[in-house]
Amino acid sequence: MKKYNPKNIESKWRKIWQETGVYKADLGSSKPKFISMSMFNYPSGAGIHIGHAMNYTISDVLARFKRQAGYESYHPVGWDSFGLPAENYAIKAGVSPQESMAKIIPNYHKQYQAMGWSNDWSKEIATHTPEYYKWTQWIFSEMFRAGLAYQDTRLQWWCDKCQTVLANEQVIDGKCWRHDAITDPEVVQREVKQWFFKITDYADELLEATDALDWTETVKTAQKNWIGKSEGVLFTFTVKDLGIELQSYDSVPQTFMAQTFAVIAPEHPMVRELIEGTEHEKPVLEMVDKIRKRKLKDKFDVEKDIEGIFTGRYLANPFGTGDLPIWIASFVVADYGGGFVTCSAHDERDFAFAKMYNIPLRPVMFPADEAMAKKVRDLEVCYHHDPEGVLEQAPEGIVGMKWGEAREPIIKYIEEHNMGTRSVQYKMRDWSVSRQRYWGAPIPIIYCKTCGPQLVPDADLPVVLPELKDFSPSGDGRSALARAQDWVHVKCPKCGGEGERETDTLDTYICSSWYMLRYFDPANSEKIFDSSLVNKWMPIDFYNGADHATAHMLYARFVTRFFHKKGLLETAEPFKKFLFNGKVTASDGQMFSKSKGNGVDPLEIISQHGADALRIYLMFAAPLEIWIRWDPQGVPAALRFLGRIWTLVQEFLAAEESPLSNDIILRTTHKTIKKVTSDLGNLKYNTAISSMMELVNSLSAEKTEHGFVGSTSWQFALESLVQLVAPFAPHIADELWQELGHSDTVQKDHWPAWDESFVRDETVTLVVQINGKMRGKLTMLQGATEDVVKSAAFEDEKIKTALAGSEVKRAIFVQDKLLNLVV
RNA sequence: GCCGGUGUGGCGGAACUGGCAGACGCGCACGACUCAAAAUCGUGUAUCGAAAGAUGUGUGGGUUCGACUCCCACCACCGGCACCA
Repeated sequence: MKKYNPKNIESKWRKIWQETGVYKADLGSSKPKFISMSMFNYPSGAGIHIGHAMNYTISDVLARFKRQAGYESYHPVGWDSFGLPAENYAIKAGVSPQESMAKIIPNYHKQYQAMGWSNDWSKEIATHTPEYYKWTQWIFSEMFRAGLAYQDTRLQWWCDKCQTVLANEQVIDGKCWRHDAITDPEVVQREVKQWFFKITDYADELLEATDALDWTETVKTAQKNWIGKSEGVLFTFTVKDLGIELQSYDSVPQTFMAQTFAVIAPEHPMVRELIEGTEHEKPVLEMVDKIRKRKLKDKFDVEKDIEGIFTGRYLANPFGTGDLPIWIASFVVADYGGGFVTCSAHDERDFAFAKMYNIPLRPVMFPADEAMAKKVRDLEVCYHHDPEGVLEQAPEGIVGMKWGEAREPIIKYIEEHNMGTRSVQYKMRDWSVSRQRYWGAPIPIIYCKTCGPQLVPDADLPVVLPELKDFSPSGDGRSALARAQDWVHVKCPKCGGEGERETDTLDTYICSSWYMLRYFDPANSEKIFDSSLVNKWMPIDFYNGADHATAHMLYARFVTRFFHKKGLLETAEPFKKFLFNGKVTASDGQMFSKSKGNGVDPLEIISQHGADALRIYLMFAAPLEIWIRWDPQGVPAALRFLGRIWTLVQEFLAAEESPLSNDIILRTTHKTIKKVTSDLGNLKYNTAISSMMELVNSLSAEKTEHGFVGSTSWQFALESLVQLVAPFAPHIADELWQELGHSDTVQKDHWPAWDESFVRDETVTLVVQINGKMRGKLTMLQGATEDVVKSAAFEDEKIKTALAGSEVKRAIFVQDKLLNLVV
């Protein structure tokens, strides 16, 4: 008997697949299309890790399943090759990023192939190639032309180690997402002139469309929170003696008559005007400086760092409740709701601030509980956001209403009396897209002293990233490109005068916001893609990853919507189904890391047990959305399972012909086909595998008991098993498929069909309960009526003794399932 | 704090629209093969109990003939957001 040797088999089939091009997708095929992909990879010197093995196997299994089931299945591959990891690696290795990429990527090719992933290598893309980033730049130009790209000086998070600004979502717990070790510095804020994409223009429609998405629920909620839509009222106030108008936003307008003071952000541009020439000017400016300095240094702590100062100015209060003193306050968010807020006793922060500086408060809403109400009245506690709270001070007709029901009437009142207007605010900010780094797509802008910033004409794209010797940041906050004087100095495309190129490069999130579209037309040099081709293949049927729930996924949706509006795409949403899958941690639950030295190298596992076993283990360990802990016993166990299939096939092939048919194994096989097919469709890989294990168990038992009775039945059972296991363990599948007498590959158009008549059993096991407790089982013909089952139950010895002569008052009967006797 | 999710044997996890809790795998125990071991194969394995039986899906209540599943309250853990008025 031939021994199962994964190593030989796997390398043999890898070669054959490569030579025959089975995984090459024909984008013009008339078959139904299916595209399954995982978030593409950052190539770094480290190669693939177990997390990659997890992610890409998930989409590979689905791609393979669909390919076998008759779809034109496309499992694309590409590289997110711009960005800091690559640049840092290049700096460390002492070669240019271009050169190191040329070395690293082919390495990944081997590793991807070793995993047995069915990628279509003929359509491979990499974001750092001029052929690709030409279109990344073009997207910037299109955004610019559409008025969605603009420049602004803002306080930005800055990472000293990266020497670049970071987007909000790249700051995690006060540290850079790339440098979050204990020894790494916290990010600081800096004033930087930046390019932004106006994603906030799309906030509402992105939010609206979220609910309908077939995505992992946590990601949908994360996106909704990120967008952070809030509805309320925008009040307009006038500053006394100055006549300046200021607007403040309130999402809880019910308690507007409780307002007793106002706070303004230290960063607010109006601060200077408020205090100019007054006695308050000096102390206020000192406070502003103090607060801003602290914000630059540390992450702001709301609890500890509340402070402020009176500006000397008042708002003329239009509600008839008195003027409101304006204070500078550290806790006001500068870029939300205008950075100016009116405050009341019913907000915790306002309350704390007022207590600290002895600012008068006036509660207007009270709980039903008398003791509590007194505490609120005496300003001992801050009472807020309780729908049951009763308003004591409110416009006529609303007094006495509960906070929970007063909202609409109050807003109407406010609008009718021209005190304010309905308004919607979002937490989401515009997307900061410029980075002061070398290794990215240059922003296609030329600054001209006379014409201002000008787009590089489309005909001149791509703006090729010049090859440099020293590509570390210039040190003055600009990228290394600032040193490339020949490259920087160009003519203005409009007037032909002296011009200078933008030295910032584009955030790599732009590269990754549209790459899925390029997969369908990777070589197009005329257009970003051919719409007719892309429309046939979009949206992406399946997408998965274990990171980037907000940023990347939101940006990809934004850019897709932008293209949709431009008429380039029929679909407005890029990803039809998105699975936010779990990660793999060490057996002790700790994250794998190089410094801990607890890593598991997929390539090492492969050389020991084979890729098929690794794939089976990863897909079997738990449901895909759950984090798994690496189990050293897991891969050997998977290998054992594959070995049992191998042995069954070898023994069957060596056995003598038997003309009979074998109903038992046919039934089990058909049931398994049905179960695995539906589990794969529902992404329940772990139960799909367990039902194949059950099939193997019962086939083995049948073999031990009766031998290989019924050759055609056995042939069918084993062929089906091989087809079912193929998405998970493609190498052994093709090998056994061939041994079972086929000359083609199992990978394409070979998915077994089940026959429903074999799935349905003639007899069923009915459960007999007494008062809901299981007391016996009956084997009955399918469809037996209540009367038949009842009389059989009363004949049953166990039931008889359990009943012990007591009277049956009621019987509940569920066809083919159970009989419950109530006594 | 807010939002979302999850709690089932020694462990990872099964259980369709409420109907045999613990599939499948790991581990463990015993057995077969072997001089022996590994590998492989077989049997057993929720808890208490000698057994009949009883108890069991985070905790406490509820609905129901019947609850891991539905409802209410609470606890624990995980993830996201967190000065957003």
